[in-house]
Amino acid sequence: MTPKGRTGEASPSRPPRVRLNRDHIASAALALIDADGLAKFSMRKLGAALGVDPMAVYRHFADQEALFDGVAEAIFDELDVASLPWDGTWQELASGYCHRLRDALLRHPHAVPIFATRPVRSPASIDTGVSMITRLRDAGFAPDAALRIIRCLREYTVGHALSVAVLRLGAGARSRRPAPGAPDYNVLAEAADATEPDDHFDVGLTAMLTGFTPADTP
Amino acid sequence: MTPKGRTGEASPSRPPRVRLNRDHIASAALALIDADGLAKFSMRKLGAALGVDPMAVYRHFADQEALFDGVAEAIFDELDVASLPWDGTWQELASGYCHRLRDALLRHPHAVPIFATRPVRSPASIDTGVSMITRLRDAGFAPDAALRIIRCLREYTVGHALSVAVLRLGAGARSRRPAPGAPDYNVLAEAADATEPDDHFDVGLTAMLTGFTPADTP
DNA sequence: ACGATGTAGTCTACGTCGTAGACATGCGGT
DNA sequence: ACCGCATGTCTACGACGTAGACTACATCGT
Repeated sequence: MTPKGRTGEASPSRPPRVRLNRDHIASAALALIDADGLAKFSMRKLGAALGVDPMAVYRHFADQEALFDGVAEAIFDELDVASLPWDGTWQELASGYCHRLRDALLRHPHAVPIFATRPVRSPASIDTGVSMITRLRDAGFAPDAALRIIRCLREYTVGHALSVAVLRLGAGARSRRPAPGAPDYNVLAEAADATEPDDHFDVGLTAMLTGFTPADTP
Repeated sequence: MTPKGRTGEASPSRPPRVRLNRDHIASAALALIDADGLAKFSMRKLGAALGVDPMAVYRHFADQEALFDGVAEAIFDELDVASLPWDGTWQELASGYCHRLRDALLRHPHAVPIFATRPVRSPASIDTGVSMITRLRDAGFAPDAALRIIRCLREYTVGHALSVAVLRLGAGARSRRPAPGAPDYNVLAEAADATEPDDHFDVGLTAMLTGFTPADTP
């Protein structure tokens, strides 16, 4: 056996090998999670996908949790906040933001639990928060009222996306909905048959948005 | 070394040893998660806490995921749905339900991700759904509109509880909020200092509840 | 009374995981 | 030419979920 201190072991004189960096690693992790599911993700597989030793990732992220923080930020960066209707009414802006967030999350259903279980504190996320509060203040809301509204909307949107993602991924696994005519075919089952599991998002969103107006305007 | 086929190995003729059952195991798992956090939970520690071989649990739950389903049901069973104001207005009922759910979840902050990442299909949960839809139908909502409303409320409540639980558990870990006067002490930081991270729940809930009324009444 | 049968708990073992710590390598600044 | 540091590699360790074979016991039809 030759002394194996070489660069790689697949081919001699491995070509340039792009340097790793946080963004690159995070999006590779996200791609892997999208493809195989969160449960099958591992640092070792991530290393393999990057063509790199698994431990290399630890030069850029302290541990798996920190990597997942990066994955959440990568999802947030898909929002393209800049193109939101910043000049419309505050309701249009808020609605657009929530829809963007929901769409980004549902593009990565396996990763929604990652996003939902940590606060995202990237510059992009903070800047967005600042801009939204500023916009709401111009609409007449005090900053703390604005922050509360933003939190409500985010929590609803994330909760919705999480619920839908879980249902879509686990569909058939444990669902086993009763058939019409069965003894347990009750109003709930009947209503569920008449309703897509994700078509109520706008119902809740517009309810919240119209509900805010009277209660919190000065 | 003696042939080790004995019952246990701690004491000879071990006393009766209460039989395991699903509810008992699930609440032991929940207690362990409450005490040590979700990340430190393991089937081996659960076995130790029960005074039993780790593999014994597998006689009652197919795998860890199924056990977590049981943990989620155990949390739901804390709601005491029966004592909700079933005779009040539908808004009072819905508000009471959401508050009960939030309180139960925040009593087990480490377990909220478990609850939030699976549909709960226990009889208690289904019965509650049926009763709520029935009550909303009596209030004039069609069954599918009622189901949509219930889903919105649940998603908001679970999203809120998840967000609050995550913040409370990770407080100090990565928060590092800017101090007044610092260059990044912006409107967001200022508003955050003036707002508890969980005092907006009723704002969103009443906004949603008042917002539903006009849009979905026939 | 007694073997058959099923159920609950035990034990061992396997493959995988996250990651600590020591090491190798190559680039940038002087 | 040299050094120092950042980056990637390698090995190894303890913990994990759980498959599969086993044991002990309760129940029951005869």
